[in-house]
Amino acid sequence: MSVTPSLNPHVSTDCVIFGFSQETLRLLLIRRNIPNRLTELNDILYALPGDLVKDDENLDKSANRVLAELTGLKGIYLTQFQTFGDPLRIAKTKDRAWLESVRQNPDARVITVAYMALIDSQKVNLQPGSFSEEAVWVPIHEVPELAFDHNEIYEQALAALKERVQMQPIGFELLPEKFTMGELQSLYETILERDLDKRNFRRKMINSGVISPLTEKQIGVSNKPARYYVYNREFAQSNPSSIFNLRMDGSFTLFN
Amino acid sequence: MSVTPSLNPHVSTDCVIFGFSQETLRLLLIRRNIPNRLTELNDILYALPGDLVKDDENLDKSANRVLAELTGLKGIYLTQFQTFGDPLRIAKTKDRAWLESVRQNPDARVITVAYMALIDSQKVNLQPGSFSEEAVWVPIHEVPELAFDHNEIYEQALAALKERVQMQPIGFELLPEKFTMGELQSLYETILERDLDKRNFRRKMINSGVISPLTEKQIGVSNKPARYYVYNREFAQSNPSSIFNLRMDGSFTLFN
DNA sequence: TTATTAAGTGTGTATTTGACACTTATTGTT
DNA sequence: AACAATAAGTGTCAAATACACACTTAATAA
Repeated sequence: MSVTPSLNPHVSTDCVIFGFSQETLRLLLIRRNIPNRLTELNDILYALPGDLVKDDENLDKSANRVLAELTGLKGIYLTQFQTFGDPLRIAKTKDRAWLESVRQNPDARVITVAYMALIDSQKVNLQPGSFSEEAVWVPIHEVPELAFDHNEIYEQALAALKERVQMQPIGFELLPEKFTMGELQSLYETILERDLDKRNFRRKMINSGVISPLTEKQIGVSNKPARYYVYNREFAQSNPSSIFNLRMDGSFTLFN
Repeated sequence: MSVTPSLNPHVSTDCVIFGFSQETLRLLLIRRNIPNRLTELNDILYALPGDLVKDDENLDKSANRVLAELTGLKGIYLTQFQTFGDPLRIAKTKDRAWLESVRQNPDARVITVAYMALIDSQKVNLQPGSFSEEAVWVPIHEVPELAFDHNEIYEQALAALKERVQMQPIGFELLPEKFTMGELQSLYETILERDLDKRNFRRKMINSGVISPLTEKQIGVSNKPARYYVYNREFAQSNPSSIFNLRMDGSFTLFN
């Protein structure tokens, strides 16, 4: 009778990195070429970027490192949203080849702390990929089958994004410094998967105080040029309650 | 030059268990007597209930086990809210004695997945404590210094509770099957740390549809007896959006 | 009988929401 | 130079919701 020795699990962080471009919400994925001994072709496998947590790292730092190694960016909106630790989450046979290539002990359980990152995809300079590995932006409605339980993680992240964007002014993290009201509305419509009324949207956003108009306008567009706005990060962070169910006094609506 | 060998971290689940009795929100803590070799007295140390995750357990199951071992209860509202993994989170010298008594390797890093439980404290039959260990209810404003980073975990849990109670009908999990409107309001006032208007509160709760009146009323109280209500768990779960920023059609208020 | 306690009840005003359509400023096309 | 095409920008009204507010009722205790 053999008893499996109790081996502590590995702990990793995985990042669900959202970007927004061309009216589409996108996910930053790792594409790996996995040599297949039988076919002599490469299998292509997609996964969320992630890595084992290092001995001297806390979890946030680990996730930030993963993000920075991939995008070169620091100080990005990055928030932990859920931890996944099913004993069988890495047990799919499809994932064996990958694990064998990156782990000393590919059988060990891996518990992963999942983070959600929101980045202005214009800022990203994807770090040059290696022979076997490369980062790619994938529209969220074209997310392929991912390694391990990463499809589930991504779906939870998207759900969390949808929820949080209604409560907190985080959508701005996906836009460039200067953005138009149209871009902002388009972003919200994309995340929430519904149309919003232009005039009501403007009114709420402006009344909320979290954005400020610039005098600068678009140039070179073949229609009336839109005014640019900026996000008041400091203001928004000192008014943490919902910006959207806003009362005149800036308070959150609940009871009373 | 010695290199610390990279030892995988331990992974545990810790439960922040809330109860509500005598108009007070309470926390279920473990009190341990730690023999102190110098003084020959016991040091008393408080901590959140928790345990290492077992090899064949997923995280939810582990947290449920911790909860069941302590309270004898199953099917309790229990939700993961954050994972804590600072490398130094168990490094306080005060915590050494405890760790040495429960871990084969007290130096190993421990990453903990924190859960929040809401229970009807009337249902709980605290499991008999051992010589060295016992569970106690502590009012949240009298929470003592806790082991490790458990004070921080508790504070995050309380903040999460405050947030979620505004978004989802979870407060009911802290009350008995049958409760009066006064008890419900008192619960909300306690969690939110503010007074609520009696008439507006009643109206919102009743209009939300998540509770139903019984014909039964209090007996033996020296004032007008209050009607009992029950929570419609099924209804609430099939109407997951905020019950509190409720529009006429039952929808959540956002844009439009 | 009276005092005490908490339950229970309705209305008016202020604010917010949500629906709705035309004008404006720019570039591209003819 | 006129016109087409495009997206920006703008105001009002009715309906729903929020919020403030005080007295009556039903029970027990004294």
